[in-house]
Amino acid sequence: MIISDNLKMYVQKLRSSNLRPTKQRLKICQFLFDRKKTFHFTVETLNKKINKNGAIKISLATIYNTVEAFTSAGYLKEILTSKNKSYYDTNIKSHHHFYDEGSKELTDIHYSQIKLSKVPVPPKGKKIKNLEVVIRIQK
Amino acid sequence: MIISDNLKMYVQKLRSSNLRPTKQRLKICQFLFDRKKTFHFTVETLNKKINKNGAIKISLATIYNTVEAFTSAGYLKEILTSKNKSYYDTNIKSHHHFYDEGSKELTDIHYSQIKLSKVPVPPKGKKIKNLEVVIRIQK
DNA sequence: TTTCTAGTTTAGAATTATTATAAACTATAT
DNA sequence: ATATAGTTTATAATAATTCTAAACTAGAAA
Repeated sequence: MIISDNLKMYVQKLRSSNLRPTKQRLKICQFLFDRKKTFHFTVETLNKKINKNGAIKISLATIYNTVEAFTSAGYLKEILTSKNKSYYDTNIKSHHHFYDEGSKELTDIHYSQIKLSKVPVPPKGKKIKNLEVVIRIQK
Repeated sequence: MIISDNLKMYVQKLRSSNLRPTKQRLKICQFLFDRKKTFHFTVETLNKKINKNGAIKISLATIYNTVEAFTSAGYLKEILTSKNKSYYDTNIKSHHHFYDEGSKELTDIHYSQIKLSKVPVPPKGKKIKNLEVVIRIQK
């Protein structure tokens, strides 16, 4: 799954966001971004996978801090759901989701797969930041 | 705010969903549906308002149970958010939302205000149940 | 009308997700 | 090398929700 050693790139990326390139953050970067495909996760699943067989153990608090920092920095995107748990996406490009009500799984929909021909004017003084479509599916 | 005594209607509505018309459920029905305009709420706010000055006190557990039952029965709709708290909407018609990142408030967008000219085919064996658009806005 | 029973409500305990705390540690500027 | 601000950590605290089991009640049946 891991593509190559992009460590130097992550060091720069973190520095550019005023985040010190600690070994914990770098390990999480590698886990999240050294991949061909983007994916969805929760803090719970990230924590389990990161700490499964790693040399260094990263505390849960750090996982929370890092996910929050990466989201603020724009490396991750929080997903809209109707659950009481945060879901994150390593795909930060504008895109949409299928939400399967049976399996409760989210699948990406490429932004080119959906086209809008009419969009409302935002309230006065506000700008549209982005637009997401969630399509609920079931059997 | 309360339009009229729709009690009989609610009794029928509840019976048709195999929910006994208890005084707690009827009181919650009146609070939620005896209105001209639909609105958004959380269990926390519903609990506060329901128990502010009522004759009967409804326990928090019952508020949870009832909101869950009403959602399953299709009287309420859960809103998509990126928070760790459930938001509900008394507007169950297909519609969309503005999500203000500053104030963290949701506003309804009428269905007719958004038109899609391209929608993806759902995965094999699945049907589209509904489609929601969330437009994130900011200053 | 009374009785019975399954469905409902309730207070409080338990669980789950997240955030706060404060002490120990570390990256990096000087 | 040293100082220090930023970071990590274990643990406690908080918040939202679900569970539990006893008490209560709507409505069917006698």
